[in-house]
Amino acid sequence: MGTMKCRSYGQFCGLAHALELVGERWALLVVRDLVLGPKRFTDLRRGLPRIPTNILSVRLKELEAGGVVRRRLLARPAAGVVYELTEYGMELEDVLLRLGLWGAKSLGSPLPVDIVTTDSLILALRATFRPEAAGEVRAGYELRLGDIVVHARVDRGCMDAGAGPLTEPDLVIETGPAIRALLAGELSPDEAVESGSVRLTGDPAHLARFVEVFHIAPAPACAPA
Amino acid sequence: MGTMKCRSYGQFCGLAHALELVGERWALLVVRDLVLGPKRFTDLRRGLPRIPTNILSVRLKELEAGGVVRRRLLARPAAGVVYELTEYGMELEDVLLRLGLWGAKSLGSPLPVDIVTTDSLILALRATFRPEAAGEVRAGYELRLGDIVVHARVDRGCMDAGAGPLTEPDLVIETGPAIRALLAGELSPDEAVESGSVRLTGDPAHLARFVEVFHIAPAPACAPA
DNA sequence: CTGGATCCCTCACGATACTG
DNA sequence: CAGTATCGTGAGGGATCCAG
Repeated sequence: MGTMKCRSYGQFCGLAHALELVGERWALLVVRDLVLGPKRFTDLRRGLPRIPTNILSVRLKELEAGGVVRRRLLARPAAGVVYELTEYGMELEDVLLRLGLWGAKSLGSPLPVDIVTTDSLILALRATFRPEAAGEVRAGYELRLGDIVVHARVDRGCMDAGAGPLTEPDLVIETGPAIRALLAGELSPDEAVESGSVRLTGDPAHLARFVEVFHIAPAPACAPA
Repeated sequence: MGTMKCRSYGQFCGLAHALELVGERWALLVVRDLVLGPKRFTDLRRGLPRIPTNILSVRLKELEAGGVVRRRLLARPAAGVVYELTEYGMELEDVLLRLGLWGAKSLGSPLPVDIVTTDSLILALRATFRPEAAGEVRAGYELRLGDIVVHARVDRGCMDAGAGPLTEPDLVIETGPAIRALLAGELSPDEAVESGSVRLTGDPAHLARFVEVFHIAPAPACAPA
């Protein structure tokens, strides 16, 4: 008798429906990792180490049923299965980046358990990129956090971020969680370099431009825990 | 022993953190209702009839701890408590509207249990409004769904939506769930009126402009359940 | 009446182990 | 490699109760 039919929010509302599609725990993080391209089950696991495999399995089915994700069988060689976003799912990218940017404003220090993944870092570069601040900038940056290496090529208002190193980067930025404070303007480039929380290879002047182009606006005077 | 520390996603990532702040079940719907202004506990219950009161209580505490919501004591008269978004919480409006618009694209027919609330309808008007399509339009619309009555005043690129009727509206639109198909272009204004799923008071020509100005882009060829 | 707190039940989540 | 099976726990859900 507690057996109410379903887990619907009971509202005829776009937002409520969106949350039924991608609002379950882990769902949006799965979408996040698929924004950068099709992935295998195991790749998804690698990007989300704390997701139980059964939950990943269920989420993928739900997302597929919701028209957000498509399951595709790979042809030989390298046979297998990949999951990819549908066109409809792709349309979440913008929302996802904005939500991530919003969350980044109040992101504190990472717990020891927290990891950074290549995908999340690439998405962070996309989310923080400000075309209007990239006026005449043309530069290639290589970013290293722990053993994660990604790169960003800025060409005026266009930016392209990807995994791996860059040949002939203008600047190599080797850092850690301090990257967030740096992008948020809570840590000046000079301070960052002096304190050793950021190490550079290349002209340090590029770093000033980097933090202009990739930016996290400060959160408006709220002190979360 | 099963007592793993917390419900963290274990990622140092803006999106993961955002989901820890507002990703729990019901949380974003609570934020939705607060976007339109401070509300009492009971007002929130009315807007979210299916939320258990203990969950609402917990969510409000969590949102408060996360710096998204602020609890404020009302002065006399009408003493009591209201919950309101912080500045940081307000910044979610844009994401919320976009996510709602995305969800609206694949919104099917309402289940018998589904309700529409005044707030969600006002937010839907905000989300679907296209300033660029409102070029020279100046009009006042009154929208009635069941016993819900809201209005929208369009003045060139500006729009203001609110609860209740309008004095001297250019058009009164009385309808039901068909409003979604109408805004999505799946139902033409003429069809809607002919089939009786929409009733008008005022010049029917206004309806054509209405569906231009308030619009849900079609979902890209995906057939969800 | 508002503004919750409390109880209890159930199911979804999460950890682990196991299979095609 | 790509998931399914199993099973314990705790969050969600519904009803009721209580204080101001």
